[in-house]
Amino acid sequence: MPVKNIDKARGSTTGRPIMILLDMLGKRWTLRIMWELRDRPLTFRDLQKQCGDISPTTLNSRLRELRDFEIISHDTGGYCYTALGAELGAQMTELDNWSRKWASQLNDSQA
Amino acid sequence: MPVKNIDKARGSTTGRPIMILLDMLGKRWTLRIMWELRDRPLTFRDLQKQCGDISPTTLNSRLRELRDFEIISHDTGGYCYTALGAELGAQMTELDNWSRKWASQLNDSQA
DNA sequence: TCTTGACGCTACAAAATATGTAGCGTATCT
DNA sequence: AGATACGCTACATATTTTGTAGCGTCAAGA
Repeated sequence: MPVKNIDKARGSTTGRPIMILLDMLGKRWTLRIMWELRDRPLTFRDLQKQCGDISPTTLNSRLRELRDFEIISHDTGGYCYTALGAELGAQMTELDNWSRKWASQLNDSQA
Repeated sequence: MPVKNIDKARGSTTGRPIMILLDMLGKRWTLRIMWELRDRPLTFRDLQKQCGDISPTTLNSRLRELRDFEIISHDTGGYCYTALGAELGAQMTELDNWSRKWASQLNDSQA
């Protein structure tokens, strides 16, 4: 029996892990949720507030997917990274660093 | 004059670079396009083939956004990373590494 | 015990986004 | 001239996301 739905994620016919990951992260709000969880657990309602405009329907669907894939877990403190999820979460920090550099360069090129 | 549309990206009212980045990467196909360009330039039609199911409408819209933000450029060889874009592209490799570890752990947990 | 508040979520119609097919105009080879 | 590849656009259909309302559970306080 194959790993949950890992073989039939949207747009991913190959079953290659990177494709499944890109597919999941490429859904609206997934990256944002990962970002918001970067340094503390958050409840469902906390996440709704932090993300501003996310609908509960979509939030629930993203959280379910992240849980199914064991990237986050849910306990009494709220939603938080699993051990492996934390390593992916660390990439969020890299993206943040890159984005600052990017923003300053874009400003330069249009000064 | 502010940087192009950097202040009014979808879901991003703050103008914080990370929000704009997450917003852009969170649109379907953006990450996939970055991935496909990781080690060589590709033409519009190459990208269509590599991505399998992407519609030309969507592809064009993503390429335009990536170009506007100076992450990719387009010359006679096709679409490819800018210098800064290449640094973001390098993150794709990190995601790939993570995804392999992830896949093997998911398999273990369901063996 | 009653009420108040937070919790995680579901329902569902409306709006926004992406798809799939067809094909246009340009350029470059033969 | 004809064939081919290029980057794209049009547009109707399909899929995804939103926004609002509200349900059922639980725990603390009056």
